[in-house]
Amino acid sequence: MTIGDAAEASGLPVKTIRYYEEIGLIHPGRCANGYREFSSADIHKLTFVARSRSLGFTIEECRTLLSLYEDRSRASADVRSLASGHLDQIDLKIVELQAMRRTLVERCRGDDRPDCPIIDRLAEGREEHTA
Amino acid sequence: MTIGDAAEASGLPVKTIRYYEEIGLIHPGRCANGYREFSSADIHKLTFVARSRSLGFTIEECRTLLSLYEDRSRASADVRSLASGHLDQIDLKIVELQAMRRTLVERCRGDDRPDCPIIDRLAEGREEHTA
DNA sequence: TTACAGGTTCCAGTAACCGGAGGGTCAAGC
DNA sequence: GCTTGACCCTCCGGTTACTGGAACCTGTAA
Repeated sequence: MTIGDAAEASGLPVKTIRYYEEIGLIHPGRCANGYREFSSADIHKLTFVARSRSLGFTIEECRTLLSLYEDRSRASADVRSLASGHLDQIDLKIVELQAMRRTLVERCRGDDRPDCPIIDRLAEGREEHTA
Repeated sequence: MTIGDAAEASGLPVKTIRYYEEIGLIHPGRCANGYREFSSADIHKLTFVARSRSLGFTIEECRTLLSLYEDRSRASADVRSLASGHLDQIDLKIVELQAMRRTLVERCRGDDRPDCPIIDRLAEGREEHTA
């Protein structure tokens, strides 16, 4: 896969992917012509990072998240406690998003109109957005 | 309230609050001595922005989210569709966090050890992190 | 072989802060 | 009344995580 394909697959801009290689987040191979060559593992990593970044994790956090993602042996207890900490962070973010959602919805509910699309949408699945 | 109090109340660094004033996100008053004066409404806005930023919304998104938060009249349909779009974005983020959570947990489950703390924690509330 | 999409590096700019210099303010203690 | 120390102010430069552009190479298609 070329970098363009990787960009489409991961949802990240080409520029960003090159930047991620530069800072050592990913290590795509190279073809004879100098083009970067992305494996499906690289794509998975990029997708994972894209998601993490859009959810407010820093690059350094992404780096450790990736190490968890990659590390299949998990020899040390450190790694596991790290993962646990990250899960706490993820759970907190979920709670905060739900709180934001409520805040916005309550603001919407503030007036008397019966035709608020947000309230309508809420009626479909009230706070039960658990996938 | 001074900026220090506002920082403590909102969880944002003092520097960041000054920056938010500079770019016009908030408009605290000024005391005779030149110190910024924060109302409880300002604190609420700051807390809201702090949360939004930590969840990956850009400053510009925060600006529109704040406008929703502030706008009690909501005269136009535009504002409501904007809110609806943001709710979609929030819901998507929740789904993505849940997917990340699963990814990490599955990686953890990859080996044969029975004593993984992440699995233990999951046992408490499997995927039911809906607040 | 010319056109053009897409790849490469390198360099400069932007967004969203963050730290520090240099200086004013205010309540507490001597 | 003066000092000390915590807190406030502005201004300026640096950092993180990209983003756009210039200048150039590569591969297919007409």
